[in-house]
Amino acid sequence: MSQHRPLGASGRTAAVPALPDLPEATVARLPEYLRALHHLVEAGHDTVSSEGLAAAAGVNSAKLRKDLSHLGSYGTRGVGYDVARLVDQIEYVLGLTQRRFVALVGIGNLGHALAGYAGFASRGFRIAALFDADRERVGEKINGLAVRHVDDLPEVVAEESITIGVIATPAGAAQRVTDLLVDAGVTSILNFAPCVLSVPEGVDVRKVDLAIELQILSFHAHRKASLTALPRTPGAGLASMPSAVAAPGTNRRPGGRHRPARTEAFGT
Amino acid sequence: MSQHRPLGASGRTAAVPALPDLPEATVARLPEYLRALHHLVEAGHDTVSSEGLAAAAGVNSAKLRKDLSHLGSYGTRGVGYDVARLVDQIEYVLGLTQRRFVALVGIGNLGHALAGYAGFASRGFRIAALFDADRERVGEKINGLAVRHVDDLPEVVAEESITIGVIATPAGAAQRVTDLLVDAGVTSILNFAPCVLSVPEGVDVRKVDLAIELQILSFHAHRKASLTALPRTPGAGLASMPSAVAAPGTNRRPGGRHRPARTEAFGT
DNA sequence: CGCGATTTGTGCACGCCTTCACAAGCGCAT
DNA sequence: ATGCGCTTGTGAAGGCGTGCACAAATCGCG
Repeated sequence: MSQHRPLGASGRTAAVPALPDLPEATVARLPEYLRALHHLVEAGHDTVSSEGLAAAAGVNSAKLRKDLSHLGSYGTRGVGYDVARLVDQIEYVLGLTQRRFVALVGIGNLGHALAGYAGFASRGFRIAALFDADRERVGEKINGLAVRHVDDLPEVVAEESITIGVIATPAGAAQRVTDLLVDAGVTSILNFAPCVLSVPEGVDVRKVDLAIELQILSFHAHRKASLTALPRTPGAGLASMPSAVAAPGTNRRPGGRHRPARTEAFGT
Repeated sequence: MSQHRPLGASGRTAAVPALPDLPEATVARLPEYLRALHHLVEAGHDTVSSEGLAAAAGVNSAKLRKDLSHLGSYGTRGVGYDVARLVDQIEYVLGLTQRRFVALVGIGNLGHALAGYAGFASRGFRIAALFDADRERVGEKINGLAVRHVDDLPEVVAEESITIGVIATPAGAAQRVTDLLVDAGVTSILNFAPCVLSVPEGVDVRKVDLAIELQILSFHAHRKASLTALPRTPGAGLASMPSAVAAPGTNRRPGGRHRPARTEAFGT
């Protein structure tokens, strides 16, 4: 933890200060911390306590401290974390110090929206190419960038140093596009198509399926409904349930993810 | 497991066959199974083995069996699962036997795309109302549905029996919209705005942040790059860090190291 | 200069999830 | 009817992630 790291505000030391391999769960939260930190910067804060940052990011403060400790621990006891330094640190670890170029494939309904989504550019990602298989759409300009035919993908990916592919095609085309991207050297793929992609080892795929999210919500709604519809299970030691019912008006827990609430009414 | 369940092809028995409370991880995978099953139905299969379904859904077969066992176990040893029955079962558990009505708030770039996204309707969700705060947009029709002003939200939500809210507004408006939805009785929210929402207990929030997904990919890309750039680690104080570097080139375990994201086809 | 207030970093225990491995159950051929 | 092969369902073990609780460290103030 005391291993000094040549990062700071000074130089980004282009390569290899030996990235620690963070727990996946931590990696998933770092972007959230980063966003909260940017807010703090704009608000003029220059330090923040783990408690404060955790609240802003919607997580437990102990979890936040542990997460940050994994990447080298830059807090000062009794004071908190230096906001600017922490921003640098997280951005470095996430690889955001270098701009990343993105190819977006499938300029349909969703792809069109993604192409115009400001949230990408504002966080260091540049959409460098748009592709579609429909020659009707080729040539169309979105935000000043022309749609190209997917046949051109291999050469364009190489020319533009593209390292991330975003797939917004119908499911039927997704695997073909994936293979194209992988062959072109892309090793990170964000998949919006509702299907499973097969990729060689070393290629990273993340999936976002809007319908799945709704179905998960549906489950919980269904479950809540069935619970309230049922007056209650007789007997049932509710005492065993810790926070389930909890004081009525007490407080609105912000980040508290739904706890499945463990109603031990197992079977019947 | 033997608790007979009045579902089958016969009736949906409107309410309360005592939903088991599934592990959250299982719930998140059920929609994936469901999609794979629908494919199998179209392909004419009437039974499927856990191995086959697991491959189609991109998961481990043991995991799949355990998942299915949680919801009552409808397989036949030596044969496999009855596809049609399994579809019914999963759809029932997920609450998809009743149509769910969705309100979409924020008809900007992304909202517009979501409003036109066919994937929702095809899985039983009906977008029943569109809202925006910009009076310029009010009245615009998308897929035959007119955009209404967000001030009308409370009454429309009640009229249309809306139970799910989708937030596609800028971050600054998201909390306000959330409060509106919650006050109107919505207990399931899908949030696309890059911010943390505060909701009272009992309300379910899921978040989809496109930029975060890219940042996670960026991390892995960065990490891969730093590993290949460094042939060997310059020993030094890294020993103090527990699992710091872990053999650069010996990474021949497919599933072992960092979790590759949720869906990922074990290539090799 | 020392003390108390504050906040970080982390050891520890617990629970969830995953995976292996295998017994139990089922159908089919003989 | 019987045995064999296939597949499910699950006990058990291990790993990962979470949250508590506290020692260590730092600052500010008297």
